[in-house]
Formats: sequence, structure tokens, C-alpha cells
Amino acid sequence: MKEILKAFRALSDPTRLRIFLLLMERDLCVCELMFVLDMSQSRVSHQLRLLRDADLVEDRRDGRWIIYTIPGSVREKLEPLFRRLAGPELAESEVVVKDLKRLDLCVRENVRIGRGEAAEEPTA
Amino acid sequence: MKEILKAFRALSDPTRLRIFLLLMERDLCVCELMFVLDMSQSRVSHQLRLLRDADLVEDRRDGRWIIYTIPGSVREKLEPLFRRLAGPELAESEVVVKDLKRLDLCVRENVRIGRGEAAEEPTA
DNA sequence: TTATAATATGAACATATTATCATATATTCA
DNA sequence: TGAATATATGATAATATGTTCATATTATAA
Repeated sequence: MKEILKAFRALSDPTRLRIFLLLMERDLCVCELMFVLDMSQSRVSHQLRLLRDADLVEDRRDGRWIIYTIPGSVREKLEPLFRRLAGPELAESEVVVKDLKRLDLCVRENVRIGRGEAAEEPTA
Repeated sequence: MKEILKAFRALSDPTRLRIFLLLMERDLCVCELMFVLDMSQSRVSHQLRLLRDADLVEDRRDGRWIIYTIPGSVREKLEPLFRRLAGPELAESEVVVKDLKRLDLCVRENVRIGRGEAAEEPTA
């Protein structure tokens, strides 16, 4: 039961749920999450740690970045939940929609290569 | 998103998860939950309120008892989660197993009719 | 090897949550 | 009606949580 409680608790915070949903889309480093969520490094990092403590995400180093992933086992377990049960409601959520748009922007502008805030003012 | 956060948060507390799982088995009044969980009236009642605020349970009066139920819509949404995803882990959980056994006892001894603590010492 | 970028972490604070106690409400039964 | 039962609720204290700030760690690039 403890594992399930941990998972529920971890996903019961808006910041963490947003991070988790973003990671369901794509592996991301901290600075990409900072960009998408528009939050401080400390805040994102802290919440990532809590997600990791709940065994919902894993991290690996890639050069100077730390990439966060949702491991396969977790993804398999929770994907149906988010697709079928929570899917419709999440798809209607303004925050989620905004986040996904910003994630697109993040990918297009390659935030990870530039400086963390470089993409704040669209270049083109 | 708020609804989902509410649901996760509501189920992220051990007491509330236990109550919720018991209500998945059977509609129960507060005194039955007190008996099964061995918790104070105030505590059970308080957590039931939080579950109700999260729209996970409903209550109706039946004579002098207030019966708590998981409404059909919620049951349909969450049953697959608890059966398929969380099921195996929950079935292994000592607390859950104990609770279910005690629920059986509660039903057999008809706690709702007797006094709340009557069944503390097995009659037979 | 020094500067810089990316990330982690510890301390401090404000806020939220949980459990408990005492008390209030509502229903039944005598 | 009054006593007893079942439940709800408000106040309070203890604990947990989320955020921020400052600082530490690790890796890259000059």
C-alpha cells in the first residue's frame, strides 16, 4: 500500500503533476522543465527529487545535463490511467494545454543547447 | 486538472485510502468504519468529509445512520485502477488484508445494530 | 586550471494537513 | 418530552509540505 500512497501523494501536487505529464511526452532535463513551467531551478529540482523518491521518475546524466525519464514499468502502469481515465479532463485543462504548447516551443528552439533563458524572447 | 489533483490528494492519505477501499467493497456507516479501522469517531468522520469534498464518496441518511457510498461514476473510473494497477500490491498489503477480514467480522456481527464497541470481544 | 553552466541541497519560512478534544446537531426510542 | 445513539463540526496542537534563498557539487569549455 505504501507504494501506491507514495504515487498518489507525488501526483497530488500541481507542479509535480505537470512535470510528470511533460515527462510522459518526452525525456527532459531540468532546464527544459524550468523553461516550460517558468519556474525557478530550485523549485523544479526539488519537485523532481520528490518524484524520484516516489519512484515515478529516474534520472541519468548526459554531459552537463541531467535527464529525467519515466521508467517503462511506471509508464505501463500509469499510461492507461492518464489516457483513459484522466485523459479527457486533462486535455481540457488550460495549464496542461499551455504546457504542451510550450514544450513544443522548447523543442523547436532547442532550449537545452542555448542558455536556460535564451528562448524567453522568441528569436525569429 | 483540479479534479484529478483532488482525487490523488484524497487518496494519498493512508486512512482515507483504507476507507475508500472498504467502501469499494460495501456501503458503510461511520460506526462500521470506526469498528473496522479502530479509530475515533471524529477522525473517521473528518476523513469522510475530505473524501466527500473530493467527490469520491457520497452520504445518505438511513435512520440514525449516515451511509457512505462510492457513486457509480467514481467506481467506474477507479475500479480498473484498483483492480489492475494497484490490485496486486494492495492484495499483499497487511493493512488491507486485515481491514477486509475485520470488515467480514463487522458484517457477521452486525455492528451497525449493536453498540459501536460491542464486537470488540468476539462473542463466540 | 579557472570560469561558467547545469543541477542538487540545506536552512528558513509560510502554509497546509492530520489528529484530538470538546461540543453541537439530528434521530430514535422509552 | 428526555435520554441515548450516531454523526458533524470548530478549535487547537503537532506535523508535513512547498517555496525561496544561498550555497555546494559536477561537468564542460576556454
